[in-house]
Amino acid sequence: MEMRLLHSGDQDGRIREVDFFSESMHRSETEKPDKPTARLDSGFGFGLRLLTTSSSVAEEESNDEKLIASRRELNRLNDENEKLRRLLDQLTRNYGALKTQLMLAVQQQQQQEQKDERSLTPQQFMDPGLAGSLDTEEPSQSSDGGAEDPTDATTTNIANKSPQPKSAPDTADQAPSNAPCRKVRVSVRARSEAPMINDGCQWRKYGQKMAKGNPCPRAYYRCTMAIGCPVRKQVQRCADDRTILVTTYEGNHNHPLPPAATSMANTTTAAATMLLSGSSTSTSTIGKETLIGSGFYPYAASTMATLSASAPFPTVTLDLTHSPNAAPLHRLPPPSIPFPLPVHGGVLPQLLGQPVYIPHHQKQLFGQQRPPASVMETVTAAITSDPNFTAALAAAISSIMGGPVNNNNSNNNHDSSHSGSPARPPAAASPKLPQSCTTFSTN
DNA sequence: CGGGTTTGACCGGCGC
DNA sequence: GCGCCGGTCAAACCCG
Repeated sequence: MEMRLLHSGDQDGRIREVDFFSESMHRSETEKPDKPTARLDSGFGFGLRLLTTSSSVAEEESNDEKLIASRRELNRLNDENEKLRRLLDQLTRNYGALKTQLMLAVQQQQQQEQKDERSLTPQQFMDPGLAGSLDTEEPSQSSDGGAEDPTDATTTNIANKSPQPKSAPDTADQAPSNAPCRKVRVSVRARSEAPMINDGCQWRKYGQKMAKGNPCPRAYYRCTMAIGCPVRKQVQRCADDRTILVTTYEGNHNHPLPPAATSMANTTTAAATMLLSGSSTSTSTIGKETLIGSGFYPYAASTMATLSASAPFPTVTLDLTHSPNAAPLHRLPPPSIPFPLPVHGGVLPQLLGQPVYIPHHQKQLFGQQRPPASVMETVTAAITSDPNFTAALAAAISSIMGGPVNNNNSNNNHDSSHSGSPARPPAAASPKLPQSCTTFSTN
């Protein structure tokens, strides 16, 4: 899968940049005045002599030396280019292996949990719930018993009781004591001035509370993309830095998600899966290499995911406040693909990329309820269309090679989201941000 | 008028 | 048992 990501990238992106770079290096040598070596590439010897008939022998020799040097440099760059290609292939293979392992692990864990749960109670599906995890394409998760994600069950439980809040006991009472330990929340920290990040889903606010220790109120939202969807989220600004918006998701969607939400879901699921399966300590952290290596979210190049078990239930936190916003790359985003939150344009909107405002051709895809196999492809398309992907890829390669990242993608522009990012879309994208996602529907 | 938001009330968990 | 606090409900309100 990653291969496709990277492959897409090298069609018009990175590899070509390297090649272009070598050419430009080449050209830089040839652009010196009085050295008409535009011909040096093809038939340099002859051209050189022709054009230097009036030059001294010393000048000729000097030109030859420079020519040799430039050719050497060209060869070196070509070698480097080849190395990068091989590295890319290696990354792709590693990703494939990782993905396979992850899938197997998830399936095994899932089967084990199903056994455990059946031995406890037939109604008990309690499991870590993630906002739109991998079961996105399985609306009937509660009955199929073969949910793709270990996190499915929680939401099933919530789904069972959510439409009828007063009937909670039929499931809650049967919940074993260990259930809360496997209920997971996914918290996303991102810089945004918008009251709520646009994550591709449709939400309805059902409450607001002042939380202790934070002057900013906490808002409660419920997913309204499908009747009875159990997913809820809390939105609250960070007390320390009010530009940071903390969005906490809980539960699984019982309906297909648009790509925007799916990409996010895959990331959170990946992070949660890794964190939950990895460590028994109270807090664990996975870094960008893990996320990138898994291919779940290349934007995570500057993202840290942490798992905190100090809360009543584990909370996976994706900290996107250090995202490589506005990486100094030369590629410009496709103008036809506006970014979400055009006015506020925080980090996460860029992270979520284009799918939030779905291009017209993709809106049609939405209506067709794309098959599960295409989810990652959708994410892939979103990723590869974003300029930051290249930066993330560079960071990934750099992290593996142990070399420095040369493109400044790690710690810059926390606030560039509202300081005129070049990726800013036309303001006509949507006049009302939180509702913008309602312009498309899977139903 | 329908759908979304606001906001005070209510409920349950938890610590003292 | 009591109070605090987080989460949810639902009536009132707002808006297109």
